[in-house]
Amino acid sequence: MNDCPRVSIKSIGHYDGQTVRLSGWLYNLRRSGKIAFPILRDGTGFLQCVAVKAELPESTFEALRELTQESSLTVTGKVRAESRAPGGYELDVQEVTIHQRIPEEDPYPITPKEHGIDFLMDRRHLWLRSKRQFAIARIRHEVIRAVRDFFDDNGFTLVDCPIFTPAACEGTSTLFEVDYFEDEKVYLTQSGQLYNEANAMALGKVYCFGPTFRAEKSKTRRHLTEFWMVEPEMAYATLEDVKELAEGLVCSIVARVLDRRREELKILERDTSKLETVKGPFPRMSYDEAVKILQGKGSTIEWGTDFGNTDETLLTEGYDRPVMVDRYPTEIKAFYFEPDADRPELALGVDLIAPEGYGEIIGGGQRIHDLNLLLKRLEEHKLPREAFEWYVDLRKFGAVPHGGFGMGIERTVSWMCGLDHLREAIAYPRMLYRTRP
RNA sequence: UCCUCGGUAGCUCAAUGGUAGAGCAUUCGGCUGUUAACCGAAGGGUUGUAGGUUCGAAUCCUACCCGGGGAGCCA
Repeated sequence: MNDCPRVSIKSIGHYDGQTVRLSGWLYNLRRSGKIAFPILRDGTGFLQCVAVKAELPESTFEALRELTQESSLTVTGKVRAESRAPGGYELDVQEVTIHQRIPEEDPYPITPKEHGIDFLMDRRHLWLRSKRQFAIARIRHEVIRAVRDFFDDNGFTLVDCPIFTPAACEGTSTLFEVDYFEDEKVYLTQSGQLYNEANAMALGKVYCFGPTFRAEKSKTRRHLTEFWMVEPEMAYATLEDVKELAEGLVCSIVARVLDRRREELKILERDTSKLETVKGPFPRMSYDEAVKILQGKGSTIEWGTDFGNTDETLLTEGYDRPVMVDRYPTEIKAFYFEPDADRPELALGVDLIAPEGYGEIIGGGQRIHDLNLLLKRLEEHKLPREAFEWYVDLRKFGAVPHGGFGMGIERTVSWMCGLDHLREAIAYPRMLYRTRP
């Protein structure tokens, strides 16, 4: 029987009627005196097995019947189509090899019952085995694949940017200082954008994808201290090109997740009708218009300030897809934004705000390409010219209009999955008061 | 950093200032189609820590520790 095929739960449907081997962990066990229903998980799915006492050696049946949650085992048995099973198939057990049996004295702590968030977060390394976390991990993987495919298929070259950086992209207040390098203060990156601009001048269309660190004392369900961001940057591009790219990317991600991760969305009980409508063109509005709309809806926002979280939710209200807001006051944006030619007090930046209260998932725009303007901005923002010398070079040697954006992976995954907290969108979230495991 | 809520059995939670309890988990017994399986029984507690008020504190007061949510900031 050892020569029967070793299969994964995901592909079990191809082996109907055949005897196969399945290796995994005991997810749950229901049993009576003469029949037992062990549910196995193997990282590709969940499958209920059926062990009938009368059809098995006494020792095999008893070993299985007395098995504990999350013990590791290999089961040999016959695949059978079963209309009562959630996945359509079951496995009739013939042989069992137990690799490790978890003793009753020190059982697996995460039972199929309810647990509090503190308890689960302390056991994040085990919590990942749960069905819900399994589904989220697979959707995150699909989102990332969709992102890479989108850029790869549209002529972008991946050029990853450094994580140790000598200067801030947007001010030093939220940077993590690294005390190691001699002669120089070095920080953990909060964006690869500045390097991306250099890369775009070399390769035209580029993107980087990696971790980002923000030393913000944020303590909300929308913030992580360490998160992943994908950042495209294009040479010879305007604000309109950036908006079109952002829209195309988001549509492509949503379509891909709907196409390939139906099972996982179902596990999460995600209302997919709210994703089906996410198609271009997205509603577009200027910051001016957005402020008027918000004031009309009772927000206390005033022109010249940034949106709060409730403002973002209000803005997308009544829309079944993300909303793009552009042309923000220069005052509240980073130093590198190109000003609007007609109204220099506005920056050619754009934010993409996801519906259902998920807020800003993309922020970007057109960058300054004029040398003198950039020098002026560096001065206004009191940024050290020396650290930005190489960045200034880009405006000295063949400067062109260019732009791009950053998209937060965890916020996007949260939106796709319908999560109510960012911490579930990454395997090991790093937050203000949580750095373990 | 500020505001706010919370900490009781392994877990999730109850308990008017007056004998600390339930469900689940665990152990034992029963059950051949269970879907968070079910039924019966048993064991399981320094009520986050330190102090105070009181005849008496899980409960009221003070300080501290730990965590949840939110604000600002941002993806």
